[in-house]
Amino acid sequence: MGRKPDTAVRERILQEAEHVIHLKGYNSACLEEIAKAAGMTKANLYHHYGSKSALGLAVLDFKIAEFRKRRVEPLCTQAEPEEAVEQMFTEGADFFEGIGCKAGCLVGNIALEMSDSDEAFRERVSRFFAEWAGGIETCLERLKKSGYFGPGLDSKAASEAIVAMYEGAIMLTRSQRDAKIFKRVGGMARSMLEQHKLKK
Amino acid sequence: MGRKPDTAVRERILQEAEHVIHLKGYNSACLEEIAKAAGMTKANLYHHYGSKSALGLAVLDFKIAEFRKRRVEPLCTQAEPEEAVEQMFTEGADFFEGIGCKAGCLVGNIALEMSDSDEAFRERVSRFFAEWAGGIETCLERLKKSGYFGPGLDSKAASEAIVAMYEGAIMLTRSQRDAKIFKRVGGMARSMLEQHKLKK
DNA sequence: TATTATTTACCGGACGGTCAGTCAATCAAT
DNA sequence: ATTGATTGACTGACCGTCCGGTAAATAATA
Repeated sequence: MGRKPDTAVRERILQEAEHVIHLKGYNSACLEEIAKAAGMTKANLYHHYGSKSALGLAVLDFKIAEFRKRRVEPLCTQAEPEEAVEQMFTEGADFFEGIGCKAGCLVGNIALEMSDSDEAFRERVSRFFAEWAGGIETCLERLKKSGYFGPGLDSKAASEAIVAMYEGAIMLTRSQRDAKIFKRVGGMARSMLEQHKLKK
Repeated sequence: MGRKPDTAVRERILQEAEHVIHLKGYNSACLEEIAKAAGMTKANLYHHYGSKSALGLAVLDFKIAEFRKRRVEPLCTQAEPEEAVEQMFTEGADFFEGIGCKAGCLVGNIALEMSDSDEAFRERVSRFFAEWAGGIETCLERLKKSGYFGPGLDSKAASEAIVAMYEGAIMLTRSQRDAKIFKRVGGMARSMLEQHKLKK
């Protein structure tokens, strides 16, 4: 009995919310604008998501799930990780160049903006990075056991360093408006792994 | 005749502003709180700094000058850069651990918060990172010419990567509330340099 | 089939709080 | 006397949140 919830509308809201929050940050993103972008009023948006933070957390959950499928899971089947890592940076560089080195990484932005003030946001961001680094780590560990990498490679530290380089490079690229920085850091990430490659 | 401008008061304002902005971010930092922390009213704060952005930019300028003296210039006299780099991370890790892995890097926070929306802020942040990476780069370049490092080392890319690792590690450390991450990334930065060290 | 109940979608408007910025007035130093 | 220091009161804008009410879709009932 009753009317069926309209999931299509919620998806549209989520997409527009992601877009606005990505561009303006969470605190500066106002519900009025998100609602307008989704073709509705603020009051209606409130009907679908009970609060601003509920919407923000939903966006984060969506991003985590999406990132897991598109970036983390494919890592487990990758043969040459240095190639994969540099490709990750190359793709990132092209993307940032395409949008004028702006906006950056939505999760990274929220990490610095919300981690200290809101525990629920921090927990999501933490999971995001943990999954990302964890995916790289299991990939490196697997290739260590298969003899591709030497035993000197600290998989955990290396995976964290790669994620840190990625996010840090975004920061530099954005503030200096130069995507070449991103590429150079990507090259260093690659050579950091090549260092531990065993000769045949 | 006339009264002398009180520079001591301006310094106190600057320090308190830095503290509040560091903890809350620029946008969420309110002038009322900064004024109260400096022991005065908001209206008086306006007498000394004509606007919020003027105060924010003054804080950034102060941080840049301070950082140049305490971090960048000493690099030029450092003998063993891998030690210096790892020490940089170790000191950072201890600092973040001491304050509960919160707040992070003021300039990095502002970089993500303001780079897209305010050109004056972006320009300051850009200079800060450029000076930091530049200081590391000239140090590496000098040691390359002296035969300490091999010719395979890309000084520019390496210095940018170190800064990126530092800022990215802060992001991970904050969101996961674990200073050990910071130390591990620091170790990777060190080994990244050691890779290019020439044997005696 | 027609009616009714129930649930969701959507809207205009208002409330309450926050905050940057202003101004006239007073106090203090030179 | 002139200039800077400091204040309280005030304004205007913005924004999250909430409320009253309407329209539409769906399922049960008669």
